[in-house]
Amino acid sequence: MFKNQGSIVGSSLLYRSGSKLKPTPNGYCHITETPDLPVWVNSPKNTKPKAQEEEEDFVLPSRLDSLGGDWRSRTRRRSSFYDNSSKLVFQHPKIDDADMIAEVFAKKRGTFTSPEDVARCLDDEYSSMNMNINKDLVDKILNKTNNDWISAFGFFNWVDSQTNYTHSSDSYNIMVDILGKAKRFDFMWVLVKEMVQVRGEGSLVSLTTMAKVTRRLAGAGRWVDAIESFRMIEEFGVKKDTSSMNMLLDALCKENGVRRAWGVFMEYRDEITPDAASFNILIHGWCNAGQLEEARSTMDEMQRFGFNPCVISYTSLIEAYCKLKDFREVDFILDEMQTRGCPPNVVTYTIVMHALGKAKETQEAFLVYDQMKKNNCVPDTGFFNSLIYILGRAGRIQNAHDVLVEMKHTGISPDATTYGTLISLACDHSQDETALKLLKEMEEEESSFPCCKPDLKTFTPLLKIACKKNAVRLLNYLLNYMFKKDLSLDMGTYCLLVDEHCKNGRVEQACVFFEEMVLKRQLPKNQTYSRLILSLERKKMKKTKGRIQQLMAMAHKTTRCQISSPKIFLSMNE
DNA sequence: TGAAGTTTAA
Repeated sequence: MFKNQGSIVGSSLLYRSGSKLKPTPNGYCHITETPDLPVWVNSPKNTKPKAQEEEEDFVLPSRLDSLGGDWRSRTRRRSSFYDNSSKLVFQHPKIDDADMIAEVFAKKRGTFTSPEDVARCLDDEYSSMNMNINKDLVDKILNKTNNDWISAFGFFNWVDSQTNYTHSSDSYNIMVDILGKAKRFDFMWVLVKEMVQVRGEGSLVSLTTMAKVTRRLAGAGRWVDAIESFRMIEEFGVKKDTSSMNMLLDALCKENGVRRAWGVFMEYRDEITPDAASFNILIHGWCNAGQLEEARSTMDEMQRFGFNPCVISYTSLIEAYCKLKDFREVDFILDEMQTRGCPPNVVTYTIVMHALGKAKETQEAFLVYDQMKKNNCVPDTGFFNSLIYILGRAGRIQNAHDVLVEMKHTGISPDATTYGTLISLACDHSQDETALKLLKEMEEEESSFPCCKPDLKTFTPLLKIACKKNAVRLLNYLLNYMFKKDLSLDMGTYCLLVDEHCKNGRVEQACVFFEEMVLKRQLPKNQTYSRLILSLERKKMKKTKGRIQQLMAMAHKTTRCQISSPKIFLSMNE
């Protein structure tokens, strides 16, 4: 089926050469572990009673070690990087240093218990690595490990301990965000404080830093702490003005805290002058929460303050009515916009067309396109992405592909979403080869359209189809490819892998991904956990079930929210 | 993710 999978990125070396991994069309894939080289071994089908006995002896390996194996084998072949006959995917020699670090991580993956552990390990390996540490390398490694805070923070601290190197504010910001995402607010604050005091120079903390801090706090439901960070923002060297207030309002609104945002706004409105953006943020917040009356009264308030509601304000309102499928009201507002002299723009049209398409009013949706053309509004990438999506939903696959061709013709660059939409469409129709061809095309387009770099979402439908069809080689290929592309698996992707494997009765693989997820300090979704436990019970795999329960308990312990308030943190250190 | 839109997982 996947005959040409090896040529997708021009390299069959993404497979572990000489690997014992084989596709298991319908048998169980059994996994055992040897000290250095974990291998996947097929267990024969139709030997269920015996297989169940073996299952009880099942040892959970750290699966990405097999990727590590791949890396090692590639590194051993480094001389062939410069060999014309080689089709290796590395085009930039710069990548090599990052490879070495990645190799160290791959070798040890899952055994790091703390950032100190990581630093110690890097110390041991450093003399043999002989590499040049620079900002690009640091940022690359941080992005590669952005879902694995222990590796990221260990590496970050280790680099900092090297002589003659000081982290840039960009690297600090990336690290702050990684810790915030992992809800390690204790370490996050340590880092922010360090940024304020770093080597006696001016504070490295910028509005960008505080935006990440605030957004992560609000995202963890710590709205009070997010607000408190703003109250104290000047202690970090950031001005308390309209733009920092807007940053806070936006963070609160986007993380289900509109009411709190409104409270902040009311509290500060005499001290900090709001601008049109402040009002639009709040209007959008109300609209998203479905509080349309509040949205309307905020628009009135905006007017009283001397700002006319603009395209953005109206578009937020339109989006809310689209969600309610109240297209009469949408039309009414569209007319109102024309009469008030702020005609809808491409974003407005995209929202309306998309909503109609989703509501299966396909013909109406295409009429929006006509109306837009009539009003001399020029379509952009986002608009076409939406058009591709609704064409796909209407079953007009060829038309959807035609749009991509049309985009390239008219000079509107496709991006990762364009391809992602088409890939997921192909996967929905079991057109695996088309999906893989599109992935290959993305790779080729990346030089001319940098926005075509595949992201995690690009891979989601592909991973899903690989799991569904039990195409183990394809799955491994995709995971290797993602690893190479610096995409680190996040909670959602791990849960997808666990869920799909459970659904298809391959509990062992599900366990492998589950364990790796926990080792990378990601808290599995409850739904995923329950499904896995249920599957294990059905297969009477008592011992493994016990291990999974232990892992879940561990996950809860290690991902607990830590000190999130700046006030508490600062006072603890005085 | 920094004022609005577009792909994905049940």
